[in-house]
Amino acid sequence: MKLTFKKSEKLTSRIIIDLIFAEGKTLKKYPVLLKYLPVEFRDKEPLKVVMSVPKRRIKKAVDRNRIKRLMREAYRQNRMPFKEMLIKEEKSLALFFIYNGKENPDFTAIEEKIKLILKELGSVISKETKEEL
RNA sequence: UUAGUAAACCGUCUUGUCGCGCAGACAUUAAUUGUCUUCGAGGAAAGUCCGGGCAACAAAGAGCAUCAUACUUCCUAACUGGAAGGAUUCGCCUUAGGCGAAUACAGCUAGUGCCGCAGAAAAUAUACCGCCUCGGCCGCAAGGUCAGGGUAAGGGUGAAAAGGUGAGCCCUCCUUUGUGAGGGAUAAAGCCACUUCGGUGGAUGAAAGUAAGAGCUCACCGCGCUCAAGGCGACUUGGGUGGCAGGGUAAACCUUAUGAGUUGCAACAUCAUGUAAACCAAGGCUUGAAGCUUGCUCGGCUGAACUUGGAGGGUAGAUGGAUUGAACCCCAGAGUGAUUUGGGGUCUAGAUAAAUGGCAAGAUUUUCAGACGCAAGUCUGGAAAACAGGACCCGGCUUAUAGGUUUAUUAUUUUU
RNA sequence: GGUCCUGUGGCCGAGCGGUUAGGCAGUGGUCUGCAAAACCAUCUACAGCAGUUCGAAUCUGCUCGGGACCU
Repeated sequence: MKLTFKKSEKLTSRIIIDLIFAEGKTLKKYPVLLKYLPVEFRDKEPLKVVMSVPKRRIKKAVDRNRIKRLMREAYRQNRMPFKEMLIKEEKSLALFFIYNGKENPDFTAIEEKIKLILKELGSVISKETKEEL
């Protein structure tokens, strides 16, 4: 499987984003915060994602754009194991990453946190499926 | 050569690999997907401070209100923009000119308001103290007190005290040439007379003062008005006149002139979805309910497809708008210049929860440490590379910005 | 993206161009056996930079914060 990152893997529906904020669950690994929610997508994509940096925390547009790009890159390189697991368990998820720090980070730090979060989320999901069974 | 100032321009680069966005070609699929190729952030993309394009409002028309602008001419699609010029102020050089900088630069002589504190007085100079004088009273006198009149010489203040400067008795004598002596002239008040009650005349008198000074008079400058010459014009130069009335403040109200219809691409159009211009109740039919039209009025428009209440449902996403344009580059011409005319060439981001990134290697510049070297410098290792990210599009303005290049100019050093 | 509003001590909040009110809080005192309350005193401000004006929190321009509305 290739490490491409097409538009179909991005979450663009405003309705689902509102749903995540209303009903989603939260995982924190400072400075990254993840909100997620199990959702059925029309195009059968198992995983859709949003990257967000609040204007309140990071003032400059250049820095916001850069942090989003770094987060996207880290997610692109490290999501595959998690995605394969989801396909195996026949689930679909909507993810919403929020950068909650005030500093301008470098790539390795972001990558580490994203890896950690994906791993933890994976264990949580597999636990839930076992309980359902 | 070095440093300063001003203006203009540039504003890290290369390769590999994994990825991203628009478009095109080819292949492929039920939908789709894959491969390749071209292109892919800025000088400010920012602030949203001006202006315009564009769009909607069944009119956008008039008046008022509101807002904006304000030396002149020109440029421009337009402008709180730019160019050239004028005036004022400041600085420098040196001299009656030159150079440079700054200027929200219409009108307080249309009206109204304000000018705290201090000060006698802050805009009609209403005389507070002082000075002079006349009268009454007290007192032996010196003087005191009360009331009236004159006088702008003096008065701490204040940002500012009424445009600025100068002049404002005469003769004789002395010589210590003055705040001297003598003589003459002169104001107001008071006194007497007359009176049309506004004043007029007369006598007395000689204090202060005729140094300085002044709000009084005169002259000049300045201001105003006006004429002539030059200039498209702002204005400049020169002459005449006689009003001296006119302190500051309009980024105080305001006046004058000019301009602005309002709202903004989340405008707006099309498609899709939706029984939804549907259902129930009340009001309301051309002698006109009600609504729309920019803040108001007039005017205009719609004309039962309307208004109010009830009950209830759906959409909330795709396309256009959207990138070929007052576009950019080169050459030639016009113009002092902003700019413009002609010719040739180029196509140069179009995303939509929003594309430029990650990793690796190298180069360039700066800087730090160490080594070598007399020095210029060389080598090794580390760090840093500004301000900052399109969101309908353009023209400006403003603000942020490491470093570099060019030109002009000023000073300095060296050589000739 | 667009259209607007706003900024005064630690907090709230007045302010007509002329010395920045007032309340709460803080600090020190009086009072009390000790506190509280009360009373007295005191500390700390006009977001920043320019301009207009004799004089600016106030008027004007620019910059920097904070907030609201429009889908």
